[in-house]
Formats: sequence, C-alpha cells, structure tokens
Amino acid sequence: MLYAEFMSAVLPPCPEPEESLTEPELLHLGPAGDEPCLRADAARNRARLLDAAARLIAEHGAAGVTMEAVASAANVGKGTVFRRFGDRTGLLTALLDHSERNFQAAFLSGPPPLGPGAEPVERLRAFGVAMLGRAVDELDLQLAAEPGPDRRYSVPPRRVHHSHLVLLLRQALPDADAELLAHTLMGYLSPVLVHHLTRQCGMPAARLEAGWSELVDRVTSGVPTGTPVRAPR
Amino acid sequence: MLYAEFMSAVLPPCPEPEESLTEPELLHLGPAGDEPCLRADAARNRARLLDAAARLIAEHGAAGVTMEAVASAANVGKGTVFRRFGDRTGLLTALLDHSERNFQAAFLSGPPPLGPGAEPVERLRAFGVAMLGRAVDELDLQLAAEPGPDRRYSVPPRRVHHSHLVLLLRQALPDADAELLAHTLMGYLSPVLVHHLTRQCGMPAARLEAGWSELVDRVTSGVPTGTPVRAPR
DNA sequence: ACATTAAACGGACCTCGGTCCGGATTCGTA
DNA sequence: TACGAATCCGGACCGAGGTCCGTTTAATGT
Repeated sequence: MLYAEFMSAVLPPCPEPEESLTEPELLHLGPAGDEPCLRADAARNRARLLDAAARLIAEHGAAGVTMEAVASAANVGKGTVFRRFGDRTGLLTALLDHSERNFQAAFLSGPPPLGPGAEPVERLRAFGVAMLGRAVDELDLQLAAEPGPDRRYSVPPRRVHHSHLVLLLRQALPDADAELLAHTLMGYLSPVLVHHLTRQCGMPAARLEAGWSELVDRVTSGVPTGTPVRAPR
Repeated sequence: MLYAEFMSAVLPPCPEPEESLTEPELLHLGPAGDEPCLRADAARNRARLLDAAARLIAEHGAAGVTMEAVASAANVGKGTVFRRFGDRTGLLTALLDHSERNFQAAFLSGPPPLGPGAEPVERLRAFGVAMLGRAVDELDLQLAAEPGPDRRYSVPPRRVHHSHLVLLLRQALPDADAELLAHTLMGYLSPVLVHHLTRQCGMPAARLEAGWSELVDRVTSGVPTGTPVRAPR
C-alpha cells in the first residue's frame, strides 16, 4: 500500500462536527514499528531512499531533492520512489515522520502543559509554542513538504492537530464553533506563514510566540459584547 | 515590464510595522486604464490571451488552462504568454484583476460598512463577508491562481488586504499586535480553506460567515484575564 | 520614406513530476 | 526444493511549466 494511500485512510475524509473523539483515537500511528509488512527488497529500498533524500537535503537543500536524484542516489529506479511514497510530498513527509510522531505523542500523552493534565488554555499555548519551534527547526523541509492546495487540509498530521485543537477549544469554549476556530489557530502556525514572517520579514521568533499567546488569550476570553456566539449545525 | 515584476514592485517587500499608511496610498492600481504603455501587438496579444484563457476556463475548468493551450487558442507563441504574464499564476491572477480592483475600491473608498465611515469592527465584519462571497464565487479560479509557497504572502492583493486589516485592527485594538492578528484573520479567508470547508466538508456558507463574525467578536473584545497584550518591537 | 533600435515574437528545448508495463524477485506452500 | 502468485523493480515515456535566442515588427527620429 502506498504511503499516501495509507495516510489518507487513517482518518475519515472529514470529521463530523459532533463526532466525539477520545484522544487515543486521534493517534496517527503509521505502520506499527518500522514497516513490518513490506517485502524485504521494498523495505531495503525504502530505507535507502529516505537515506538518500536526507543526504541530498543536507547537501543541496530541499530544492535539490529531485525525484530522479533521490532515485539514482539510492541506486533505485524512479518508479520505485513513486510507488513507495506516492509523490514528492509523500517522500518529504516521510522524512518528517519521526518528528511528527514525537510531537503527537507529546501533546496526546506527554507531560503537561503540552500533554493532558494542564488547563485547556495552557495546553493551547504550549501547543502553539511547540508548533512554532518545530516550524523554525524544520522550516525548509516543512515548506518543501507542503501539499498541493487540494490535500493541504486532508493530510493526516494536519487533521490530527486540528482535532486536537478542536478538543481543547471545546473544553475551553463550549459555546464556540470549535471547528472553525481551530482552523483559524492552525493558520497562524502554518509553516508558510512562519517562513514569511521570520525569513522574509525578519520577525524574531519571540514575537511570533507572543502573538500566539495574544491570539489564544483573545480567542479564549469571553465575548462580552455582541451576540452570543453559537456553533450552527 | 512583466506583470509579475510590476506587481512585485508596487509595494515595498515587507511593510515596516510602524509605517503609517493612509488608505489612499494602499491602492494597488495596476497600469492606469488598460495597459497604455504596451506596444500595439503586445496589447493585442495580451487581450487575445486573456480572452482565450477565459474561454478555456469556461469550457474545461481551471485545470484545462494549459499555457500551451492558451497560447495556441490565442494564436500566439508560448513564449509570449510567459513574457506577458510571467507564469501561470500571473495569467490566472490577471483574470481576477477586475474583481480585485472592484473589491479594493469598495473597501478603500466605497460606501459603509465596507468602506470608510463605519466602525472598524463593522468594517472588519463586512470585509470578511465580502471576501467569503468572492471566494465562493470565483473559487476555482482563485484556487488555480494560488501562488507558490514563497510568494503567497508577497502577492500585492494579499498585501493590500493585509494592510487594510492592520489599519482597521489598529483602530479597534490600539494595543494589539495588529500585524499578526491580521495574518490570522486573513488565514480564515483563504480560498483554499474556504474550498476545503465548503466543497470537501460540505459546510454551508452561512456557517463560514457566522464563524467570521464570531472570530471578529472574539478577537476584538478586550482581553479581561491574562497578561496585558502588547505588540513587541 | 527610411534607418535605427528597442521590444515583442515564436517555438525548439530543458527539467521535473508523474505514469506504465514487461520483466525480475520474494514469499508462502507443497 | 520446487513452484506459483503476488509484489516489486526500473527506466522508457508523457505532459506541462518555464527558458532561450534568432528573427520579426512596431515605434521613433531624420
């Protein structure tokens, strides 16, 4: 099964708003362990490819990661790369998989304030800080791994993050439209925005974190004036 | 001069946070009128190309707009398309130009509540509703015209919208980090998100509008608890 | 009208992501 | 060990975006 196919199959196409999700269910666990159900040569080539891709990135930056380059650097045919990872995005995503798993483990079952145990608002703050940190660390890779416009919101990691935010927001703001609010918050953490602000605008990371904190404060403080907010449907 | 080059030259690369912008200065006016300083054949071909592109979109959808297809449909060489519009994004963007101008005119100098004269918060609400309306109308085209990750935040229309929001937010929330808040709000209005929510998730447009209203309410209501928010730098 | 020059033209050409399918390899089974 | 079937491999192939450069053409000055 293609990585991309698997990724798309993990979560339902679009979470029903009222569907109750318990945290453990959210876990985006890839093929358990390290690809056990792959044929020997397939597993070998997969490892080779990831290795070659990482090497190419280190040498020529993410832009230098051509599918053909990766293939030949791994002594493998081009078709193999696509069969294993589906497309370029899939390959780059696979490189981020470890980090993503660690991160998910951290906010799903790690210690507070990121993991369960802290107040929802605290967890929100911690989530944003962690995301911003990752974004800064892996910026090049995350940018290169950006999916096309169609998939951008369907990619499993994003769905998991979104679901997590929805959960926290529902706890903090029972009357809000958590779905939409979560999308809004995710937007702030988008690698592309982070890249623009830090690299293209020279904004210090500290300001981004302060901005996140401010955003969380504003969003989670009550809405004293105006019509009482209610999530339709 | 290439369309893309022109577009990039209109506004400074990244607006200084404290730079004071009066609304009229923001106007993203393209080459006055209808491309006056273009050679006759160039202007003719430009018109042909836009026409051909529009026709192709009407017939085969945005996906069918191949640069070669447009070129040959306009009886023009492929190189001409690129010289005139820089790249595919430039061509699609040009197709949206009229709508964009009208919209900018509306919120820069049109009647309230979108234009000046209404309260900032009212104008924010109206801005979002208008953007959502446009997004729904021109969804296919706006999606296809989505720039690559690097340019996404540097494209003039986006900059103008952002500056506008910054202006309104500064009026409504003198102590907030309007720059970042504006980016957050813009994220909610992104065509890609709108597409995902309406087409892929089947969310009714009314809910998106309600969500915008809620978002504006939350963001613009004071921040009663927590540390007083202050824009660093 | 004519020479000059800057701009525009056009299509061959390149790169790269993605597809396809005949042939090779691995794995379960006897 | 032998064998069949499922899986995987590899590289030829395709389409589309983008570049290049020799040629043509429109504007300008004389």
